[in-house]
Amino acid sequence: MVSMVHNHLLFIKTIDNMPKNIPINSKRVTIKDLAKELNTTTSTVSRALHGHGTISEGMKSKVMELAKKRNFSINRYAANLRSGSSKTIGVIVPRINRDFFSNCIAGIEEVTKGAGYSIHIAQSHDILSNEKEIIKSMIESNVCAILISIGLQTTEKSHLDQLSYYGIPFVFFDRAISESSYNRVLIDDFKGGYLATKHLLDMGYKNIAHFSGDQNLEIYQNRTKGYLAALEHHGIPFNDELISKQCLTSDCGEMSIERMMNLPNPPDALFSSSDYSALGALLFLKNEGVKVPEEFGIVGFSNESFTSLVSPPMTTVDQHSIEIGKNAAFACINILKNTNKVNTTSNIVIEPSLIIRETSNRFKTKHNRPNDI
Amino acid sequence: MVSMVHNHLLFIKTIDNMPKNIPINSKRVTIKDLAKELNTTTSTVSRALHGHGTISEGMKSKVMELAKKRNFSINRYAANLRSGSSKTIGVIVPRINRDFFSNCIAGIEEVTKGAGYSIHIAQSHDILSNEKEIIKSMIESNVCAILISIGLQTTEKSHLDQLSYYGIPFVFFDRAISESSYNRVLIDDFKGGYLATKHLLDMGYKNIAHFSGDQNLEIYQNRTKGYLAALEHHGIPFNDELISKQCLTSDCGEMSIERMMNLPNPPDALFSSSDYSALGALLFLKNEGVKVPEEFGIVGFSNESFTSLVSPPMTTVDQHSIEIGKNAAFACINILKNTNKVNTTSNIVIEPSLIIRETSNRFKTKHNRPNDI
DNA sequence: TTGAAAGCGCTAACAA
DNA sequence: TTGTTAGCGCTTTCAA
Repeated sequence: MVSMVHNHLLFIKTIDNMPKNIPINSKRVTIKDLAKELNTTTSTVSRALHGHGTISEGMKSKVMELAKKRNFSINRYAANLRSGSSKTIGVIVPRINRDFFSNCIAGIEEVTKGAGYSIHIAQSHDILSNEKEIIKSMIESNVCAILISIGLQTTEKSHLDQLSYYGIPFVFFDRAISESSYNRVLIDDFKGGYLATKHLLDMGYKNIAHFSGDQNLEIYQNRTKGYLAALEHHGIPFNDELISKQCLTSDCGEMSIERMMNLPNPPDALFSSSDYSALGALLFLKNEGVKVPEEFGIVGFSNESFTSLVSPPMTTVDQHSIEIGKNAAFACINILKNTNKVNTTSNIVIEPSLIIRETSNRFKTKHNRPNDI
Repeated sequence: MVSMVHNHLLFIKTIDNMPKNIPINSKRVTIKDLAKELNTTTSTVSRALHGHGTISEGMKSKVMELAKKRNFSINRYAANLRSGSSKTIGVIVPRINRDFFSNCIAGIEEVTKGAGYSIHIAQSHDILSNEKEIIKSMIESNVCAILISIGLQTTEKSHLDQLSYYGIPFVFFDRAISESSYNRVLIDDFKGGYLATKHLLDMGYKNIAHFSGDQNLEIYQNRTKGYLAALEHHGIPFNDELISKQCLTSDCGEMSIERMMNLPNPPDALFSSSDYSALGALLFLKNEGVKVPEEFGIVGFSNESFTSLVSPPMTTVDQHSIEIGKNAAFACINILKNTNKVNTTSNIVIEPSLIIRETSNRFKTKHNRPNDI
């Protein structure tokens, strides 16, 4: 009988009872076992398994063969304890189900794999206490380095200082602490915000609203700065009523745009620092019968895959997420290679691209093609 | 100078050079250090840190205080090597960026955390060799158990047999090997397929096409069986030309529906085992001017978040992903608790729910509300 | 090229 | 309640 979650959604249909998963080997084969069987020593077996040091071809193949035959599996804990290195890099993101972050991870995986490191993925769910726990656990597990995109709540950095204390290098990607003395791989968020806003102005929209995220995160600050700069370059004064600075979700997007549309002088366009809140606005406007892009232009940020699927397809800023991940991993591996040598800090900035789709293209100009799934 | 990825998408804007991340402590504090400083032994310190065994309150607080002061961090490798247990559960999914899987993981996280286990997340990208490598690495890292949703290519199970060999229990969730002798947490895919198809028939659609996935995966087989059963119950013969069995992507969905619409007797509805291929069909039909749901009904499968965002919002089958994750984790922890006791196999089946949105609702009946982001 | 020996940091049985 | 002792499985220095 298994324990079950009681829930109206659930229905336990069948519960079989039969013996299963009985350990066939209660004790794992160790290099000591292999050594004994081959009348040699553990050091020789260890050398043979790694091809390290000096080892005769004959002994090597004998060991390899027996290891296979006995289904030997190395004990990483023992190896890492002894060698002092885990060959593991920790990766921390707010959430794994955002296309942006999962693409970063894909890039990281590719590079770290090539360099012989494995990764440990963890998500903070944007909760600071989770982030702290994850870092604590990663220190305990002796990760060689950490790649991190911080959570929305991360205003203090004591847990990151811990990493420095333990000599564990870390590289921020995308969401970073605002200090260039850290290793960071960012996109040029200012430029992203500028391009997006300028594009709306070029399309003839006049009164451009803006959603952004918590301004203690540099990325949102910079997207907002880009927005303001574009307005300024066009000689348009900004209107505080048209800015919503804690608006990253679909729900918030709906509410914010509803409020703004009821202003005496409502906006005719929106640049949002988040695809999700841009989507909320789009859904609200469609529901109200406001025509997008004819009467209202929208540009989001991140190129989440749904942006190409909604109707009309949404203009957005692509962050080259895979490249961000690759660069962060490269920077990290470089640091690991150069430990004890000259320490350098890398601040890599990647250029964003505006992907023009239909929500902003009121003249139906042909632009670059939307991305498909 | 840091290494960089050369790519036309990239632009390395700034590269600072300044010393950073110099290890402050080249040597970590161990329990031995703490013991020496307190004039006691490592065993006492160990006991104090865990609250295990017998320890005086005075000694305990003295140890805790010093540990904090010296910024002590336990070495998990040493602890696990000695104790023989990692208190870690491996989680393997095809891809982390599917809402379905990330929700499963959220459910798993919740339950395992409560039980004192941490998880290691890995994605196979639906590639068998990756899956094998991940399992190998997890065996080496001595995970206590594995929760796995197998990849599309996983037709043989030698790597899973390895787990049994090493006595590592594993639980399948959603995508499983078709043998009830394994621990599995599934949804009733047959019922999901049946409900979806019956709903389309109830809505008056007559000629229902079907997309599914590789039939060596039981889940797709069963969704297809549900589809066929619903047709049969309505006395409708199935038409092989209206079934596409390797159709899980948006691209494939577009191509398949295009082919079918050119048949002498084209379909007027679609039940797809994948939201993605359903989406491809929807995009194609909209583009062709076919009215959904008036002229063509569509039901997808999985309740991916984009299904509520597309226009019109898509009817789909929800799999209660969080519940699946929770149940899989519960089953797993139960097995771990009962090691050496009676071994039971759990086959838990969760009921799917049809979420009726607009792509199938040609009479504009009020149904349950679509999910929001 | 191989072996001997030490020990990574911790836990846990046993003794005091 | 605390200390003694052994050793988890591996790597690595040094010696042969």
